[in-house]
Amino acid sequence: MSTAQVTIKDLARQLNISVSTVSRALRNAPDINPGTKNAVLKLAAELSYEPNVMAQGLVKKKTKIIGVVVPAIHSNYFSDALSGMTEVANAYDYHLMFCQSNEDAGQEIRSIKKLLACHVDGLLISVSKDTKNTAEFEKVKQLGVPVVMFDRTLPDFTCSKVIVDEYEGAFKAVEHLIRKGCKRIAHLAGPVNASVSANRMKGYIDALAKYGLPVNDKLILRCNAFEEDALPAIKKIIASRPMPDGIFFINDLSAISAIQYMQKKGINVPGDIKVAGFNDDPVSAVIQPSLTTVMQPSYEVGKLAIGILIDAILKPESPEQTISLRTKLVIRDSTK
Amino acid sequence: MSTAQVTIKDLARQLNISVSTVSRALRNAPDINPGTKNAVLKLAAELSYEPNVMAQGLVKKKTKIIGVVVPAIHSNYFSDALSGMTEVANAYDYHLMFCQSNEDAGQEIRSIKKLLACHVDGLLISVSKDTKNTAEFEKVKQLGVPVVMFDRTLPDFTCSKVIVDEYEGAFKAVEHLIRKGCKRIAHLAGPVNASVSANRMKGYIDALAKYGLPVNDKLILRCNAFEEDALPAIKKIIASRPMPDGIFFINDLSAISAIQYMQKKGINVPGDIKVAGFNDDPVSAVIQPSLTTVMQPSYEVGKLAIGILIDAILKPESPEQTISLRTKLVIRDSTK
DNA sequence: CTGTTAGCGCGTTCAC
DNA sequence: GTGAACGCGCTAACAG
Repeated sequence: MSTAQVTIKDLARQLNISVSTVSRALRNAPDINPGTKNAVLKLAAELSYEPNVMAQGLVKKKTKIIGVVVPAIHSNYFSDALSGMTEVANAYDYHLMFCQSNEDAGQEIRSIKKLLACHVDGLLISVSKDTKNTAEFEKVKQLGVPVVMFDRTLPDFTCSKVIVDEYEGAFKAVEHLIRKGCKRIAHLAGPVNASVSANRMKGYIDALAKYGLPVNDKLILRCNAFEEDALPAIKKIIASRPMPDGIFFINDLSAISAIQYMQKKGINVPGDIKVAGFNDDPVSAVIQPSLTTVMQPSYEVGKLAIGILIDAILKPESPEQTISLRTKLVIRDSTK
Repeated sequence: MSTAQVTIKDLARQLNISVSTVSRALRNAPDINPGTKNAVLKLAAELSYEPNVMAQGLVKKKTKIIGVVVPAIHSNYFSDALSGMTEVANAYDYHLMFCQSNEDAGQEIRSIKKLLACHVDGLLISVSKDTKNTAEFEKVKQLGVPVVMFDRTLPDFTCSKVIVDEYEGAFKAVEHLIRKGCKRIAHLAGPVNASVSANRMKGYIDALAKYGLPVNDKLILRCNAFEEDALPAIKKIIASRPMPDGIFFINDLSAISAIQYMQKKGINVPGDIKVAGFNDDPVSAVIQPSLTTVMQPSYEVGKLAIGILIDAILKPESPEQTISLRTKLVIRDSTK
C-alpha cells in the first residue's frame, strides 16, 4: 500500500540535517560541504529519491512540461513529428503532454485550457483545419507561455513557426508532371481554411503559369477533410471533358483512392493520367503503380519545433522566428 | 509579460472573502451560501480562473495525470490505441503524458521514472520487445500507482491487462491458409521475448496440429525487430525445398516486403505461395495482391485499458482483471 | 455558513 | 556551511 515517495524530509531526518541543506545538496548549490553533499546524494540514490515535480513546479513556476496539440495522433505525419519531439524532450528533461483536437476548433480550445491548467511551460500546436480565431492563442501568449506552431499554422497569429515549404513542394510536383508531358493538370485541393491547402494550391498555380499553361477553375476541386470524402471530387475530376492528363493531389491517401478508382474504370495510370501526391505516406511506395509524391521531413519538424520552444522557455526574450524546411520530390511510377 | 494566472487568492481579495470560502464555492462543497457561491463562480468565469493542478495535486496527492509508455508512437497500432486513450481521458478529465521506449528496456525504465517523478496517478504500458525484468514494475505497484498493461504484456507481472487474442487470430489465419489448400505453411515469427510472438506462434502450431499437418522447425524463422530485418528470414523461407505453399507472417510489413521480393523473383502470390499477415495495416489493402490479415481492435484496446486504469485509480481495491479482445480475419487476394 | 490555521514538497531568503 | 522561517496555490480540519 502506497509506500509513499521519499521526500527531502525523509532524507533530512535520516541524516540528522535540515531540509534546506538536503535541498542545497540535491541541486548542487555553491555553498555546501562536499562531505555532507556526498552523504545526501548517496542516501538519495539508495532510497531512489525522485524530486516531486509538482512541488518544484509550484515554487519555481516551471513545470518542465510542454503541451502538444495536434489534429490527430494517428496520421503518419503527426505521429512522426511527435516522435521527434519526444526525443528532444528526453534529452532536455522535459515532459510532453499530448492532446488531440480531432480537427475541431472547439476541442482544440478545450485542450489548450487543460494544458494551461497544468501550467505547461510552453505550447506546441498544429492547428485544426477550421481554426480561425486567434483569441485563445493571444491569451496564452499574454500569460507568458511561449507558443510554437508547426506544420499547420495560423497566418494571423505571430509566434515562432516551423513549417515545410509546401509551396515549393507542390511547385516541384506539378513541374514534374508538366515535364512528363501533362498539359491539362487537375488539382484536388484540401480544406479551405488550412494554410497547407493554400500553399500547395499556389505552388500548383505558379507552376502552371511558369510553363504557360492556363489555370482552369473547373480542374480545381476541393475536399473538406484531409482523410476522407475525396472520392466525389475525384469522380468529378475524371468526368470532366476533355479528361485531364495529370492530377496533383493534396495528399497521398486521396491520390491512392483515385488510382484505385481509375483502375476500376479502366483508366491507365500513368498512361492516360499521371498522378502525384503529397506526404510520402508508406502506402505510396506499395501501391501499383507506386506513387510519385512530395516527402515532408516531419520528424525533423518535430525536433526543430520543440527545440525552438525550449529556447524560448529558457530565454523569454529570444526573438520569434519562422523556419521553413524543404521537401523532397520522390519520383515513382505514377508519373512515368 | 506574464500576466500571471489568476488564483483563488485574487478572487478572495476582490470579493472580500476568505480563500477557503472561494475554494468551497469552486468545488461546490455542501455548506456554502448559494449567493456567495454564485458571486465566486461569476467572477471566476469573468477572470477565466483555472485551478492550478500542480497545487491541487500537491495537497490531494492526485494529479489527474496518467502516464503512457509505448514502444513507438508512430506505428499504426499504437497511435490508434493512444487515440482511443485520449478520448476517454478527455471524458474523465484526465491528462495524458506519453513516453516512447523505442523498444529499449533501459529507455523504458527511464520513462517510468520520469512519469513517477511527475506523480502520475496511474500507468499504461505496452512493454518493449526486450523487457524481461519486472523489478521496476513491482516498484511502481509498491508506490501504490496502479498499472495496466496493454497489447504487449509481461507474463510474470501481475496487474490488469488488456490484450488481443493473438492466439485465436493466428489460429484463424493459418486455418484459413489450410482450407485454401496449403499443406506446407511457413511462419515468420517475431522477436523471441515478446508475448505476442509466442501467442501467434502457438496459434500457428495448433492450427497445423488440428489439421494433421506436421510442424517443421525449418519452416519457422525469426526476425529480431518488429519493423525491419525481415528480408533475410524471408529469403531463407523461400529458398527452402520443397518450397512452402503458404506463409503466415508476424505482421503486415514483413508480409509486404515478402510479397514484393517474391514478385521480383517471379513467384506468384497467391498462385505459388499464399500469404497472410497480422495487424490490418493500411498498406495491406493497397498492395497487389491485397493482403489477407488479422485485424486487431487497437482503438478499443486503448479505450478499455485506460477505462480499467481509471477504475483502479478511483477504487484502489478493485480486483485486477485481464480482458481479451477478439480479432477479425480480413480475407483478401493474397490467399485467393 | 464562514474565517482561521495548518500543511502538501520544495526553493529561497536571512540569520547564525 | 547550515538551519529556521516563509511562501508557491490549494484543500482540509477546526472553530466560531
